[in-house]
Order: sequence, then C-alpha cells, then structure tokens
Amino acid sequence: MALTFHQLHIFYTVAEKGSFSVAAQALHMTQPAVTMQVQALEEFFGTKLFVRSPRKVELTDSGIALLPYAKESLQFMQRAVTGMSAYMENLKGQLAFGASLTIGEYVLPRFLGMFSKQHPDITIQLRVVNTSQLVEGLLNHQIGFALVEAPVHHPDIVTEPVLHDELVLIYPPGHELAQLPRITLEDVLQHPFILREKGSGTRQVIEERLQLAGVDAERLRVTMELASTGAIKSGVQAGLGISIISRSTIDHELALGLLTTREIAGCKIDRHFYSAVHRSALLPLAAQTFLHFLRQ
Amino acid sequence: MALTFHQLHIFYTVAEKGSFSVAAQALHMTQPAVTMQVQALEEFFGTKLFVRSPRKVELTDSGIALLPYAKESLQFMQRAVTGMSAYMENLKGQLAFGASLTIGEYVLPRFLGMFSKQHPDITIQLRVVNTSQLVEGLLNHQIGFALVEAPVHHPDIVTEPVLHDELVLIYPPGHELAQLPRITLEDVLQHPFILREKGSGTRQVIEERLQLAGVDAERLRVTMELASTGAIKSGVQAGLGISIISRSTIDHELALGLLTTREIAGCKIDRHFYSAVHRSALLPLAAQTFLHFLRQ
DNA sequence: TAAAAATACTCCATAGGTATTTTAT
DNA sequence: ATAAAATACCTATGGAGTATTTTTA
Repeated sequence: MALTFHQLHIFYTVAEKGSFSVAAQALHMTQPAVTMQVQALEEFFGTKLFVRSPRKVELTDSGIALLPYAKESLQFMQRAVTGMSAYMENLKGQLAFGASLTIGEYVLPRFLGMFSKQHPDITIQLRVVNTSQLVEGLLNHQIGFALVEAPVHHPDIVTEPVLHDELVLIYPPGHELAQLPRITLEDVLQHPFILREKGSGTRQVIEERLQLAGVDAERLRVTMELASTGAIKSGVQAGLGISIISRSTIDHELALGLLTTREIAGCKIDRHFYSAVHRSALLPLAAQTFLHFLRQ
Repeated sequence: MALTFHQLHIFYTVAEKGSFSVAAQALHMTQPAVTMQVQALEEFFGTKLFVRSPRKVELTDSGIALLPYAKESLQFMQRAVTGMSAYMENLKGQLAFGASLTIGEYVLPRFLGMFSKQHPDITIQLRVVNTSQLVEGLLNHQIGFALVEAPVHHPDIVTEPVLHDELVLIYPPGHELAQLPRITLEDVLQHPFILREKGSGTRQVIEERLQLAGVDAERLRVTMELASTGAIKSGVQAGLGISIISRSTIDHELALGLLTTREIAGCKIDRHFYSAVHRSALLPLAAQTFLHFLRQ
C-alpha cells in the first residue's frame, strides 16, 4: 500500500518495452509478478496506467503523466548511489558481468583483486567470452554489463570508456633495439614482427595507428600471426620477433625482466577499454561501484 | 537487499530527530523496526550511517552525504503524488485527520461528500476537536493533518491556506434591511446584533474588520452572545437580531429561504481556512489528495 | 546505572514463482 | 486461434511487533 521505487522501475520498463512479458524478461521476473506490481501502482494512484490488449500495451493519460516521475526516480537512484560511492567500504552481494578475452585474462585480475580486497563480501561472477557473445548477452539481459575493447555500436547499448590502455613495443632483453638511444617507427619496421590474427581489436588499433603515421601496415615484417596475447609474449621472449601489445598484459614479464618495453618516438598508441550496458538496465549497486572504481 | 524510499524516509526521520526511538514514534513504528531499516540501509551502502551512543545519535560522514538524497526522495514523492493528483479517481485507504469545530460541523460535510463520491473506497476518520487539541495531536503525530480557522504559530507546524471563506451579513427574509437599496456598515450598526462568544475566531475576524473600517466594535448593538453557529442562525431566523457569519455555514438556510444575505457596501470580510501539518510528516496519498482537492 | 539501541523470537503480509484461465484481435 | 495479460494458488522472505539483552556515558 505504499509507493515504492521498485514499482516505478517496473512500470517504466513495461512502458518502455510496451509489454508486460518482455519487461518481465528484462527485469528477470515472471510476467505475473510484473502484473502484480503494476496493479499495485494502479491501485495506489486509483487509476489505470496502461490499456492492455493482446497485441499491444499502451499508456493511458495517467500513465503518460507518471512516466517522467518513474524516469526521474531511476535517475535519482543512480545519483544517490554515485554520490555515496566514495563512502562504500564493505559491500555485500553479487558482482556479475562479462568481459572480452584480453580484458578478462590480463587486465581484470589486478582490478578485481583490489576491488575484492576493499569489498571482501562481494561474490564475483565473471564470464569471459568474445565480444559478439557479450553483446548478445547484454541484449537479452543475461549479462548486466560487459567490459569490451571497442565501443559497441547498437542502439540499445551504451558504451563508455572506463580504463585507459596503451599499446607498447616489446622485445626480449638482449635484443639489438636495446642498443639504440631512441627507437623510431622505421626501426620497428626493420625487425621481424609478431602480430595478432585478423579481426583482433589489438591488430586493428595498430594498423590504424600506422596509417595515421603515414605508414602502410604491409611494411611490417610479419613473421607470425598468433591468436593469443600469451602466445605473442612467448614468441617475443623466444626471440622470434618483436611486437606491439597491450601495456596492461605485460606487468608480470616486465617485473621479471623477461620482456623490455620502450617508447616508439612520436608514436604513442593510446586506447580505451569500455563498459557496455543495456540502455534500459539498472545496474545493481556492486556493479555501479565497480565501474566507478575502474574509472578511479 | 534493495534501496527503498521507505528506508530513506526512516533514515531521514532518525537524522532529523537524532534518535531511533523518537523517530519510531513519529513514524508510528517500533524502535526495533526503525533499527532494522537503518541497518538494511547501512548494509546496502556498506557503511555506517550513524554513530550510536546512549545519549545521542549522530550522523557519520556517509550519513551526512546521504541526507540530501533522503530529503530529495521525500520531496520527489510529494511531487509525484501532486503531479498525479489530477488523475486519481478511485483511491483506497484511510483519510484520517482533525478539524476545528466550525469547520468540522459546517464546512467539511459538503467537501467530504464530494470527495467521498469521487473516492468511495476511502475510509474517512474525522476528529472534530478544538484547535489546541489539534495542535497537540499534530505535535505528537497522533493526527496527520488538521484543518483550522487561523494559522498555527509553532516552529514544527506548517500552515497553509486551503479554503477561502467569507463572513456575510444575515437577516431574516422579512427584515427591514431588505428594503434598502444598499446596506452600509452604519445600517448594520442600527440593528440588534447577535455575536459569537469571546475567543471565537469568527468574532475576532469581525472585530478586526470593523477596526479596519474605523468603527469601534462597541458600537454594535449586541443583544446576545451565542457560542455556536447553529444557535446564531436560529436566533436570526427568529428575528432576535442580525449577524455576520461564515458564508459556508448557511447554504442550507439560504436555499430554503430561511435567511437572507446581502453585501455590506465596501465591507467584504474575507478569511481563509488553513491546513496544519507537522513539518516532518509525510502525508499519505489520500491526505495529500484531499488537501489538493480542497484547494481545487 | 539508566536510557537507548541492538538482538531474539514470532507472526503475518506480501512478493514472487508455477500453473492455469481469460481476453481481445 | 493465438498470444499475452490476468487470476489462482503456494511458498518463502522479510518487515514489524513484543520481550529482552547489551551498551556506554
């Protein structure tokens, strides 16, 4: 018998989806549960909010009047959580999301470790799958949010940069590049190069950057194309070639002195990792906090 | 495990009262129930919101950060209800409030009838008691809101005009005033007058208005002082004198031709009835709607 | 030690699920 | 005839009450 945020959320989703059952799916509820909450809202305001018919659900005048309030209440909740994020220290609950292969394997472990230390009672469920599976998961609301290496272009998905990354040159410690006082792009082109496979986001970024520098990607002396970051690192360590790779994936090797990285003069390769969220999703607190944490 | 408006409301009340048990009283809950909701909020945000000690309850830094959001959520609710009020047609629930004697007896019946017709499923509980009892009821949260004849001056009570009223001259149909083309204040002073008792709000308004017109109240030919509106009407009908009385109390007599009312030239006596609400009270939907209804 | 918050427990309302029926095109 | 919303029914969670214990100035 009282107005709740939950009801407004459900109402908003039904209005947006134009269907009780589709909204139920998006909300991870059953259709009768959605019906119940909307009915409770209708009873609260003493007026019907939707006109139901088997093919379509439409807002009534009062539904139209309520819609902006429902929207505002969602935004309010987001703001409240954001505003409180600085004070959160001991969250409980679940943090479930998806990440692309590279991010899941090399970037996240460190951040998840820090986050988990700060919030030991949060259970983390991470699905590492390829980007197209992530997008599908987002669209059918199986995944709350995803971390990907490039913006997702889909009308229902909102992407936002969350982490800065850099692609850097790597070579084994004894390599002759180590002798040079400075390394130019031309120097890089002189040496055997190990590249990621076609379709890799990393490869794409490298090629775009070369183009930007006025260098045809064909000029790379590509000796191998490998489909995994780990394989490339091993190849470089074994002296099979040099490569350009995500900075975040080689902390370990740098620390152990297994690989060396040097700046390529005048050729910094910046990129971002992105969060991807369904336009109409309301992320749970743990998720919002984690994203906020990633953005620092 | 989800943030609710209810929790924010309780949190806000505790913060305002500086005490769980006092807040519980204001919210018509028990202290353990308040504790529970605050704990739920603290768990949700993963941070303590209050520092408890036997003498005082103080906000922590995170509590201070949350406070404006809690306040905003209350205002949001108010706005949402107000914005929806035009569409409410079949409310359910209880409408419980208090009213002063005159308002309860003569003014409210009509409005309650109209309101009840529009919302037949609302149960109305009206306590008609004198103003000082109403104020006490408001202060200890026994009464949600009250309708009174004059603004209440108390730091914890917010008064607001809700109904317009007018004090009008009445005389019996055959009275010689009926012959006059226009009635002046001087004409009124010529005739025997029936007045309310000392301390009556109505009498006070009349005296103030006379003073404003530069007329000493002593000049009224007061033949009787009666302590009830009904008695005055009977007296006027019986030809014992004329009187000035609240317009809203004589609809019935005017319709039956038992009394006549005429304007006193240049001497309109306007006044308002007021709603009185505890500063920190959150009125239930039915109450908000009813007040909105009274304001038209 | 005394006043207030926290805890223990019990009960009940209600949210949500599954299964089924109703409804309107 | 069919897809979708409403209803019926059941279960379980948790919100609120009463009684009691714990806490700290």
